[in-house]
Amino acid sequence: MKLKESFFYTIREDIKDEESISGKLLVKSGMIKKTSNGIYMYMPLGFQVLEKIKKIIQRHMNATGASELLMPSLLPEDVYIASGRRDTFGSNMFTLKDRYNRSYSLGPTHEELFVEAAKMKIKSYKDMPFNIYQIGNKYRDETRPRYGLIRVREFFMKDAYSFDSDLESLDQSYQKMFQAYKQIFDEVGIDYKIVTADTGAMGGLLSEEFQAVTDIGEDILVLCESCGYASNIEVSECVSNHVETREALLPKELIETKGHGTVEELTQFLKITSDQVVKTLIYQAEDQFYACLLSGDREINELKLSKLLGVHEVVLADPSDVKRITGAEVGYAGPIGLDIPIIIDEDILVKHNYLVGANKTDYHYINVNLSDYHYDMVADIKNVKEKDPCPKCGHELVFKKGIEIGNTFKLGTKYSESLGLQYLDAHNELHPVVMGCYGIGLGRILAAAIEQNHDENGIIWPISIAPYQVAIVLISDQDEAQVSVANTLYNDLCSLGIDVILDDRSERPGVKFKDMDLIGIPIRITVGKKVSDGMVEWKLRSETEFYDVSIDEVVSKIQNFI
RNA sequence: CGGGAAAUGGCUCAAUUUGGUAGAGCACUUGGUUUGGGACCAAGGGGUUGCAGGUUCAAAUCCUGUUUUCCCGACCA
Repeated sequence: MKLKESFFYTIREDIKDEESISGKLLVKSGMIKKTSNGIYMYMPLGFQVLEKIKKIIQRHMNATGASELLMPSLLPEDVYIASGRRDTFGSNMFTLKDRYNRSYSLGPTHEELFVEAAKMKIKSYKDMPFNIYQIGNKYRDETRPRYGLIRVREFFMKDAYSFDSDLESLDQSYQKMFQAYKQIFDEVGIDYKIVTADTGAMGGLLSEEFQAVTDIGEDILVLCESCGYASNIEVSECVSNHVETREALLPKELIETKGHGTVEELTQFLKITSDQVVKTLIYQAEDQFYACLLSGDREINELKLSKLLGVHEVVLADPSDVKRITGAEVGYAGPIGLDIPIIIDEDILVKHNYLVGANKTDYHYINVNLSDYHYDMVADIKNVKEKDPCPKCGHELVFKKGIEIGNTFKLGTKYSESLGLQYLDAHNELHPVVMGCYGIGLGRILAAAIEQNHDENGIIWPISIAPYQVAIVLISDQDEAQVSVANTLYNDLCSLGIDVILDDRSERPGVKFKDMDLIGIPIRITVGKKVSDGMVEWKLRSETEFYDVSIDEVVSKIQNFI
C-alpha cells in the first residue's frame, strides 16, 4: 500500500469515547471507528488485521479436515424456539419482524442451523465424523458493551461444529480441535491460558476456555502454578481450609448494632475480623426465596447456587422482599427464626461463635452456632479466594484476569435430541448424534493482542497478524534517488508476497515515524540521505536500536526475519 | 436495569457558576520559509452549541422532557 493515494488516517488527539488501551489505540490508529454503542466499522487497516487472523484460523481449521461454509445472520425465530433457547437468550437476542409480521432473529450463535445443515448428510454412522465451520457475524444485545472490540454487539466469530456417533469419537474430534486451537493462538502471538468453565447457554458436558491474560479481562482465572490446575472462578471448587480456633461454644446474645449493616461496618464497629461474621443473603430463584449463609470474608458464587437449586438464574432479592421475609432492613438478616429454606456454605459447619443478623433492624446476634438455627442444605456456594488451596494439589492458588478469545464445548446430544438429528447404527437402531462446538472471537484476538503488545507510542503487532509486515519510510519525496530506491524496494517486497506500506506522503519525517509507530508495523525501513552511500536504515518496532543496512542486502534480511 | 459523568466547527476542549454578537489549539485551504521524531509566519474557509419544548427584551448558559455516549455495578459463551 502506498499511503499517498490510500485511505489512510490517524488521529492525534486522545480518544474521549474509549477507555481501554486497545480501544483507544484502535481508534487512534484508524483501524476501527465506532458507529454506535458496541458496533464498529473496520477501516482498511483494521480489516487487514482481521483478514490475517481469519487466514490463520482457516489454515489450521482446514488442516483438521473441517469444511468451511457460510450461514445467514437473519434467522426465523422459530429455530430458537424449537431448541428451547429463545428463553435462554431472552433479551440478549436481537429480534425483528418482516413485512408479513413474522419474527426473525439476528443469530447470536448457530448450533440450530448447523444441526439443520448436518441433517443433509447424516443418515448412518458411516456418515460421521465430520466438522463444519463458518466465519461470520454474530449479534448479541449485550447489556453493557465495553472495552472497544472486547464486548460488542455485532462481532466476527469462527464457529465450528463436530458431529460424531458416540462419546469416544467425540473425544477424538474434540482433541483435534483443541490442538488446532493451541496452534492458532500460538501463531497469533497471544499469551493465553486454558481454563475449565461453565457450559452456560450452550449446555453440554464440558467447556474449556482459551483466555488471553490481560488486566482488563472480565473473567477471573484461577490457576495453580504447582499442578497446572486452571479454571474460571465461576466453576472453581473451594476446598475448605478453615480452622476453628475458638473451641468453647458460647451462648448467643442479642446486641445493638445501630447503623452498622454491612460486614465492613460491623467489623470496624465491633473490632472483629470479617471471618467472625456470617452474612445472610436472601436470593430469589424463580418464585422461591432462599437464605444463603456464608462467611463474611467470602463472596457468593451465583452460578454454583443456581446449579444447586437447578434453576437458570438466581437474583438477589429486592430490598422490599427482604424486609417482608426477615422483618428487618437489608443488613440485619440472619438464620434464627427465618422460615424460608436456608442454605449454608460448607465453611459454616466448622465455624463457632459468629455474628449474624437478628432479623430486627439495628440488631445482631453474637456467639451464634449451628445449634441455634435450622438449615436445609450444605454446599459449596462461594468463590475461591487467592491463596486458597488448590482443589487438586493443595498448593496456593493464583488469580489472573482474562479475555475469553476461544471456547470449546462438548455438547453431547443436547441439540441433536431437541432438533431431531439422528443416525442409524450398525444394528439399524436410531441414536442422537453427539456434537461438539468450538468458537473463536476474531475481534477479541485483535483487541487482546494490543492489550498485550503496546507502548506509549502505540501498537506493537505480532508479525503474524500485523496489517503490514514492513513499512518503508521515504524521508524526502523530493529526492529522486530516495524515491527510486524506495519504489524499487517496495516493488521487490510486493513481488515476494510481503505486505508492505510505502509512506510516500509529503509529510515531515517525524509525522511518518509517529504514524508507523502508532499503527505498529513490525519492521521499518527508512530510506533517507544515506542512499547516496548505498544504505538504508533498519528498525524493529519492538526495539529502540536501529542500524544501517546496505540496499542490496535489505530484501534478504527482511525475508530472513519474516 | 441501578448509580455517576458528559454532549459546543473534522478532532481535543474553553465560554455555562454570574443569561448579553460562540472562542482556542490541532486539522483543512492559499502563499512563503522549512525538511531525520507530530515545523514556522501570514491570510482564509468551516459551528442555528445532541434533539424538543419552556422562562426571558435576550439562552451554549436557567427550567422540563428526550436521545446518545462513557464510567462503576448488575447481566453475559
